[in-house]
Amino acid sequence: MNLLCELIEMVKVVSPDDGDVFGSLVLCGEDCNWDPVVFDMLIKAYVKANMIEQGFGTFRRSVEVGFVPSVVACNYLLNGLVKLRCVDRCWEVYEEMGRIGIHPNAYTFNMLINVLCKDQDVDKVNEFIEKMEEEGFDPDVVTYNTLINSYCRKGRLGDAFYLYKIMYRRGALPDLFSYTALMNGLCKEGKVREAHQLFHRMVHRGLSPDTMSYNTLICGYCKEGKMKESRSLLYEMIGNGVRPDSFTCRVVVEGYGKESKLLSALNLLSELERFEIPISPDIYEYLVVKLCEENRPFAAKSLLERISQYGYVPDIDVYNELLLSLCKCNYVAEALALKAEMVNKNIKPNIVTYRALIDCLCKIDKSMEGEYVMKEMVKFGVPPDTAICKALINGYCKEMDINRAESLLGFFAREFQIFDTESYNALVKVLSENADVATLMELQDRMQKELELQRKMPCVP
DNA sequence: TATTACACGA
Repeated sequence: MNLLCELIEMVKVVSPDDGDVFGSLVLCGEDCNWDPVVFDMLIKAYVKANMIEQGFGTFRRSVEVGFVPSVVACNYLLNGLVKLRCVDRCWEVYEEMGRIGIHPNAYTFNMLINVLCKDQDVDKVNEFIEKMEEEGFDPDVVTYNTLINSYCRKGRLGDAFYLYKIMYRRGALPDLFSYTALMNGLCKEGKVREAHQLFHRMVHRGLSPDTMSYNTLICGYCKEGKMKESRSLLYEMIGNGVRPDSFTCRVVVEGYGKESKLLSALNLLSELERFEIPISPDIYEYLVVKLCEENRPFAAKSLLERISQYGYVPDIDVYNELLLSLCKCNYVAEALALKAEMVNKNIKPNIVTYRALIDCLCKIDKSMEGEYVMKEMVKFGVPPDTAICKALINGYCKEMDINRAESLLGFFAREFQIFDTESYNALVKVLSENADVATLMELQDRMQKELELQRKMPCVP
């Protein structure tokens, strides 16, 4: 088996596109009489190497030369096809099995039932199962679990629990999968309490909950905003030696996030770190962004600095969130410093960065500084957009710097083909309130000429 | 030697 895997690896290296191991084996076989079982192994090896297409091809060609693959090889293949969602191919394999007399076993049926459950209605599945039972197949715990899961996903809890009861009678005792599926179904219906009761019953019956069953319940509590319960379950699981995974951490942190209890989330993460549970950078990033959204840019910044020590490198979007938050809270100096830091760290500020900065500067009557930033972005090859034009013109108008507003309007038109009616109207409005008609007419005249000049110019894409 | 499970809102 390992030898064959290596053989495939070799063929992949030598000729990745048309490494025809099967053909070579058949050719060699004429001289050295292979045990046909190598074809069986080849199918498995291909599936293991994630070369499902080749595995399927080998299956078909083996059958063509008269070899009958084992049911285990077929199951390997089916499993590979299911994972790639090649439903039609699954049924091709199944039909071929029937045609050449390979008897499907419980694994085969369970995988096929799973396929049916995923893309058919459950009643069709039951027809299939009845037919299988006539062929001597006895539904086992996996079959029941698959069905229970399918019912729960469709909100048919009554049917799911009916099967759960049947399981005892049929001697297929419910396992962790069964309970987790049922708890998940209950949680989806907003019945976390009942799910928790079921959890207790499960423990009482001697099953030890694993990460998945804890996660299901914790997730259910989080969805209902019951963070106290989530938290105590999290501690319970750690106490029982079940390690929280990235899903657990994320669900709880996001649960706190939804309740705007970011401090609790931060505290929890520190606790988890103390238990040496690895926290993925995504979770920290979520918190950083969330703190920004809740107008706590300094908390966000210090968190960012803390996790940077672990080697986390924020991307432009995270930086922008922080910068936007600083701007929104009117901490312009800090925002400008952050932009400088970005440049230092070789993270190029983009249009979003500049738009926020300019907008903020203009709003606090520092349009001149805004214009300075605008010039900088142009220098760095980031062209300004209409929003930036609006911000600057409105800013200058508010500061009654009509001349700069007008010349800037011309600049945007000339250099960047930005003709913003709103900005123009703002200028006209402030002028009409503060100047005589003649001045106004002169402005309109000049702008008109500017426009005509633009139209005559060749279009620059 | 194999089969079934937890959430994001695309």
